[in-house]
Amino acid sequence: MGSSVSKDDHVVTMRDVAKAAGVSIKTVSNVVNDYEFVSDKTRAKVNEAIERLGYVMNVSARNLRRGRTGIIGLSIPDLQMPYFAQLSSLVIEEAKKVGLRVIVEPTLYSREGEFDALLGSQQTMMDGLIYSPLQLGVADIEDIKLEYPMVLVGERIFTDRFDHIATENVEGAKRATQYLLQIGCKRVAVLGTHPGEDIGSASLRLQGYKEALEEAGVDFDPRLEAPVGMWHRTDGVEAMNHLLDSGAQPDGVVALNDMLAAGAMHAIQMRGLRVPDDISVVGFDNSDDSQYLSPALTSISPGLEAVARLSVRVLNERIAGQHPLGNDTDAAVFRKVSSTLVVRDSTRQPAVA
Amino acid sequence: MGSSVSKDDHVVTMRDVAKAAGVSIKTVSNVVNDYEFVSDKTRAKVNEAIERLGYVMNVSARNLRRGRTGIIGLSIPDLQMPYFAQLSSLVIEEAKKVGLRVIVEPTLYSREGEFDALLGSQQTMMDGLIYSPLQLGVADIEDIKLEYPMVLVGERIFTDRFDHIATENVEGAKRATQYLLQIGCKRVAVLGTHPGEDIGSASLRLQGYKEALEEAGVDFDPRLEAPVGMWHRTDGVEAMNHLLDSGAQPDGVVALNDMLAAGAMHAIQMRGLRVPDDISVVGFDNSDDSQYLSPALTSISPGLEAVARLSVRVLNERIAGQHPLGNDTDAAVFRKVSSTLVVRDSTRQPAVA
DNA sequence: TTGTAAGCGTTATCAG
DNA sequence: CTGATAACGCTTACAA
Repeated sequence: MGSSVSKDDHVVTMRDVAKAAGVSIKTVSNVVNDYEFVSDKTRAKVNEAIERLGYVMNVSARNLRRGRTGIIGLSIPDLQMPYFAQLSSLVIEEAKKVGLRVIVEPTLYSREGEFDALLGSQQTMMDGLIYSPLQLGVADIEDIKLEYPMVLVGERIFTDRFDHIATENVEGAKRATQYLLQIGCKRVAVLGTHPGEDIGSASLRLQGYKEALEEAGVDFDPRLEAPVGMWHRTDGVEAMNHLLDSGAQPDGVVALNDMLAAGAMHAIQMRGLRVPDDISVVGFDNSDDSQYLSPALTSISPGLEAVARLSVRVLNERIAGQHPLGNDTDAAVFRKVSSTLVVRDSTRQPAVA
Repeated sequence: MGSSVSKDDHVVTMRDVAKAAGVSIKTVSNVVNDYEFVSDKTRAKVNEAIERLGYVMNVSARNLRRGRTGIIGLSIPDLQMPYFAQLSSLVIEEAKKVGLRVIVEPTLYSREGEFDALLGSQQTMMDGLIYSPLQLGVADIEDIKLEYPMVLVGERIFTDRFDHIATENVEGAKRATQYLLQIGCKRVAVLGTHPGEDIGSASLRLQGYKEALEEAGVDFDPRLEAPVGMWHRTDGVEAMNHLLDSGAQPDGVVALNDMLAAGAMHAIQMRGLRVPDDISVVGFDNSDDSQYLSPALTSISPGLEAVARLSVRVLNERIAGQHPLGNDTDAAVFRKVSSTLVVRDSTRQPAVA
């Protein structure tokens, strides 16, 4: 036989175990579910029977009875983007800790996919959903009716109808810019903007850059803004070359994500300039491989661990019918996870004071 | 209310719909399941009632009754590795096409995790498993008893007890090496070996390299073998620098994965040498970002699309109790997916003949 | 501490 | 083409 499905005549059920152990079904159930008040003797008897008969719980039956499945959904745009792969990995890990399994649903940049994840045929297959939309806006979900609790992740939608765990896009970029200013950069460029786009990470991060400049009393120089098409490495190369050719003379670069930063460093180095000696570079996302670049990339970490931990916790509490995060009200939770600057070798050391 | 769970007094069931539509429960079931022989009039009536009452199927009840859950597991070492993120993404996509959902289980490089994925408490929660182990060997699973069909993916374990979709590690590296030879490289280095490791991708790929050399009548020069610790970008930088310093004078490099290749290109370029003019570089895995490197990386594509498609198909056929891949026997399937060389800009153009 | 019995919401069987 | 009715395997009052 190719596969090894056990094709026994009869599937072993609790009833069989009960009979074999000479106890009632209820007792078997108690043992299986670690109910406290079972005598050791009985427990041993039952466990022996379970072992002997090769009994395994039928999860579907339990789910039907309990009205829960122990599964949550995680809807993200693209599992192949390092940012979302990491988020997924962390969410799965957190969920496991509280006995939940995760079905990951990549929506692949389509509105339809995002709606589907929300209202798809599996509404009763999941106890809840962690939702990170890219296409949908507030209007789309404002008066949607869901069968289960949902936690929003990201900064795409703001509403008080749902619990929401947000990241610090503005503050993160601001922090990066401030750091470059602080270590003595005079002409800090921002690389990777999406002109004309009013919502999304790019505009939020640009805003943070501008805020830092303003608070430092530095005028915004449009020549130091390098727009790109996508956020890939080549776009970073291209934009950085443009910046270098334009005579804008940057001595620091805030790249709006790590791939752009990698490309920027490449372009800089290809000209015989050095990172960080001639130009310091900061990335964003602190993706796994930022530490493996040459030089290792200083980057803003959005704190995905906390995002994963909080969103799973809130969702789990909603599923259990509790108020989230120990609140005393039922109101939707909004929480912003702090970003941190991870300093590596792509930025000069701070000037000694 | 923070979340929007519909807490109606009574969950709408098929019975309610049947009553509302003035038909029997079975008829509702027939409509919901797209049973062919239902009169249009009846179907319309039922659908109207479903809409009006806001009925949604209880998946757990269906699962219990049908004895299937419509969920398969995918066990991989690490969701954050591009290779596995891509595999997962593709498997999810393929599974969706045949009405299956996927629970991804990253085993995080531990034997325990890999056993867990196999025998975990959810044995009846999944209809089948796609399994890509890293730690376990044949001995570990040789006489394991599973509740469901399992399809192996990778080249870690070879057994005829389970269906197996393999990739071309040997052939892929051979193809890469042959290509470099063909375009005129005289001293082709292999970068990223793991000396002393007898099983796993590194040794298989090294083997392919050696086979190509041998068939071309080129002696293997140990000075052209660059071992590394890990398969990260920095390891590629380091190993390439070592190669360059050693006087081995490579004019072509087969990197054992794309990250190593990226690092190698970086090291080469930092010395003022050019890719591909001075040294041609081929990577392995054809990861998403190989096309975004500078220059865009020529790479071996392991054909993950086909791996995903085949493994889902075989698993699905097993679940349905059919012979896999249209075979006339029940024997375990073994299929090797062809790798292909994706030529980009990191290799010289073939010399004109 | 353990047993009894009534569902959970669907699907399948088999008549009508 | 449609309708009654019996499972599917488990949990959970309630009783003992």
